[in-house]
Amino acid sequence: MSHNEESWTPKKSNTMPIGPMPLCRVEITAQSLVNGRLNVFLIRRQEAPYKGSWALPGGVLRVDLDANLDAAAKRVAAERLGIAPPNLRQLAAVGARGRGPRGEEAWALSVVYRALIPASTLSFTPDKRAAEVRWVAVDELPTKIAFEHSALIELAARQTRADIASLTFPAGFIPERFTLGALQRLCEEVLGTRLDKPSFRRKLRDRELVEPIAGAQQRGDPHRPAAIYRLSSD
Amino acid sequence: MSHNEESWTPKKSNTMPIGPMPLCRVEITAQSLVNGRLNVFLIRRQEAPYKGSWALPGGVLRVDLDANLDAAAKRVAAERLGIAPPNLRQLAAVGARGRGPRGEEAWALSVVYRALIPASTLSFTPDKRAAEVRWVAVDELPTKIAFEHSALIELAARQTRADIASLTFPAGFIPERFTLGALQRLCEEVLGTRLDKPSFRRKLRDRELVEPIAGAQQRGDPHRPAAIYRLSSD
DNA sequence: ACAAAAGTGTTCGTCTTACACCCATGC
DNA sequence: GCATGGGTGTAAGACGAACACTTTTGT
Repeated sequence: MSHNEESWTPKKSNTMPIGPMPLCRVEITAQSLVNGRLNVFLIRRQEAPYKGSWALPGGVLRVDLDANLDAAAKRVAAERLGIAPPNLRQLAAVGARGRGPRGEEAWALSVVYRALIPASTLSFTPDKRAAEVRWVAVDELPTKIAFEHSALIELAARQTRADIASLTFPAGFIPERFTLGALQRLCEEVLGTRLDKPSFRRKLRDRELVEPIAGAQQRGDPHRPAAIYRLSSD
Repeated sequence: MSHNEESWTPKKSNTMPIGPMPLCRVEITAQSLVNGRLNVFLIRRQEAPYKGSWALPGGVLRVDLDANLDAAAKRVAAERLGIAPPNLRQLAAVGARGRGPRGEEAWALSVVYRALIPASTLSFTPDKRAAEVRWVAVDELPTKIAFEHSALIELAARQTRADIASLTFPAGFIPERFTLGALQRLCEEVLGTRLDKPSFRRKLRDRELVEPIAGAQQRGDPHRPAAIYRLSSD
């Protein structure tokens, strides 16, 4: 995860040489619902700069492995999160001098992606690496955050909340089968606010976002059985 | 503008080596109003791949000159457009294998920026390099466009139109002093649609986006004099 | 007088919000 | 019976679109 040289001198040739290129990285803003709140997955940095601060997980771009940027993000997400996120969305690119792995003058360029992890997939929460890896509520970030990752996390949270508020459900984030009540609770937890039930249901109906699964019902609770829905295909 | 080697072998050292890094570039989507329509500034490629196709102007990132990504965009914009755009906004990052300057396997990563050039600054339109450089209406793009630049141009146009439709005026794009009629015409030209005068003015008033310059009037036209406004400071 | 654009008021329909109400179940 | 959440309807308000109208200049 570190390297040995920040630049290299191009060989002589008959064409114009180009200068050294920055270290290219991909950072993943993985979000999920933990304890009813929108959380983000952070790791504790073991190296300068910002040693000991919390940071987004990420990895170095591999020109031999990655066919394109999205593929690189997919690979890094799989490596660092243990699962292949069903949705990956590019958020921004940041880059500057003085961001080398050990904090020297070296240039680094990071392309930041967002991943929304379904709550049911949360298997790798704090275990043996509990001190190095943590889910953190996006509305209560720790004070020590590396680089400008704090702003990036807030950007990602705004994005996700805008998606949910507009009922644009990122692929794979919603369970296959669900009741409208469960869907509404999920949205409320992401947004951190209460929603009006009739309005919520009317929007879903008018825009034909969900469709009932014929005959399916959720029974067993001390109240009226709920119809089971799925996301519309069209 | 070309280089001599797509990768280099890291020197031996006591730390983990990293692989070769992609060629990092910045591309500029410069937009302006030309003949009452939203246009984008394109150059004709002189090299493979896509030789002869139209492409966004851009340049290679220089770790020695550029302190960060935004600075790099500023430098490249100044070099390729001849002026320093008052507003620069990052749009997206794209990158893949097979995008080297001569179309080999080489990786290239481009960070795309948008610049909105005030119409009055348009000095460098087709002159001696007429065949290599062109303003093109975003709604009538040529068929031969390099890479995915076509999608990027459309993304930039959507962004700009969303900004204008929501009356978020990018810095420097609007003249210092203007009449409400002129501002509305400018918006209509960017959007490519007609706007309702009373609604347009009400929004500006309610949101306190503009303020009249005391006493200033636009006289000399064969109609009622128009009050002169400026953008609100707060 | 006339054309042309500045400038203002009002109506209409749509979309969102808030709230009231009934329904069906397990305990 | 009663608490609980499922499910639906309706009225009030916010917002923008469409249009009618008056005002003031140069020619």
